[in-house]
Amino acid sequence: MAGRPREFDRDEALAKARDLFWERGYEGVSMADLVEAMGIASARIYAAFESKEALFQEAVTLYASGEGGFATRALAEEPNVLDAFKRLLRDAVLLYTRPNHPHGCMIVMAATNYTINSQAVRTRLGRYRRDRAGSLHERLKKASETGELKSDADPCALAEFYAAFLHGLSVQAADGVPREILLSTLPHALLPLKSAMSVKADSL
Amino acid sequence: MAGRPREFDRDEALAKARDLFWERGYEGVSMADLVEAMGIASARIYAAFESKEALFQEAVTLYASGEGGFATRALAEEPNVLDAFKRLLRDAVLLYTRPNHPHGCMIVMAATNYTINSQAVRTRLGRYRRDRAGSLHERLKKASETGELKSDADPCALAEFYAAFLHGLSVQAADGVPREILLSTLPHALLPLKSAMSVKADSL
DNA sequence: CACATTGTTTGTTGATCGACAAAGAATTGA
DNA sequence: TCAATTCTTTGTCGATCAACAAACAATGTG
Repeated sequence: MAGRPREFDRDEALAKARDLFWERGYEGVSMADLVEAMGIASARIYAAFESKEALFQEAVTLYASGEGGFATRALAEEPNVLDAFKRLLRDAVLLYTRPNHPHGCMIVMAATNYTINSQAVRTRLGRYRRDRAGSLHERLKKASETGELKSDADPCALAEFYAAFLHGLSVQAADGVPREILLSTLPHALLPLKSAMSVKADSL
Repeated sequence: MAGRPREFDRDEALAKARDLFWERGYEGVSMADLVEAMGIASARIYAAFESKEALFQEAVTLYASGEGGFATRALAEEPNVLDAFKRLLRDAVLLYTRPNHPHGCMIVMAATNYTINSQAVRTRLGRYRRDRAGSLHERLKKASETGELKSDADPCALAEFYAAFLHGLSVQAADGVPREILLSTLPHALLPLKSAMSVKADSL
């Protein structure tokens, strides 16, 4: 085994690629852009990451398990539904408007345009988004079963409402809407959940 | 003057270009794709539309003054704020999930990815989106002044909430969320406006 | 008719795309 | 020391990108 040791930091290079993809999307970033941003020749990128698409996939995974995991974390860690959604939405706004970082959500923004070659990428990101909607749905179904929600509440409609709003926040942030303004929309966004909650849980 | 008459229908060709851009975005459509979809050679496209970017711009204008103008129409034609927003959201869902058409909003989806060459396109679409948020804001400010809204309501936050939700609907629709499910989210989405309305206007 | 004007056809341009081949350099194990 | 292995350097590949040039065809006007 052995062989010549790699001269660059793979994780560091991957993070740079993630930031570039985050900012400009999959097709918006060329290999030449990656060469410049990562600071290594294209043949080295191919040796370390196999292809542009595989590199993008790794970058998305890095994002999803890091910054992008705020939703999963909020849903898993907050016992109260309302607290979970409050935190989730707030964290979303903070992430999407973080200074000195690309605005918006990488998974929402990185592949809406798509040529024939990037259909696979687009499809995969769509699955990520549907998964997120699915985890919102799961949490709300659980809330319905445990009595946190009123018996006539519709977890599916609520989940899709929040998924839509969350994805819309990303578009707004990418368009430069300031953090404070997006934060000011959150009390409105929480109304549907609040009004679907049973009085008992609400008064806890 | 005079000269040889054009053999193809310009409006028809433009509509086909719009549909293709709507489905795959600006960068997702190549001149070769346009040649195939419009059924005319590239030199004829350049003669009639000047450039790919100018063609795209015309396609967006066509969209905005046609299908995409639902928001403007609803806000202008419905005297009651609540009716206006009800109709606006409903029309959005219907348009974004229209069978045998590209799903989602052309202006939201057509340029989130962007290379260095398409920055101008992206910027222009961003302006369109901000204009839409602006017209929501205008209508809500008017509602605030005429007493339709409670005196402590915040038109800006409300407008940004609805802009975000609207843009999120587009992402959901593009991901294939069915029409009926998106429609089922609308009662939830209307809650913030309803609760910001003064009781007097609410009971009309 | 001749001429100006405009549309169409055909073929091609230079740039850029993602991807790799070949050769040299640095490491470990035998 | 010398293979075996892995990374780095350099150069380039064919495909595709948007865009156009030149020659030809069809119309209206004088």
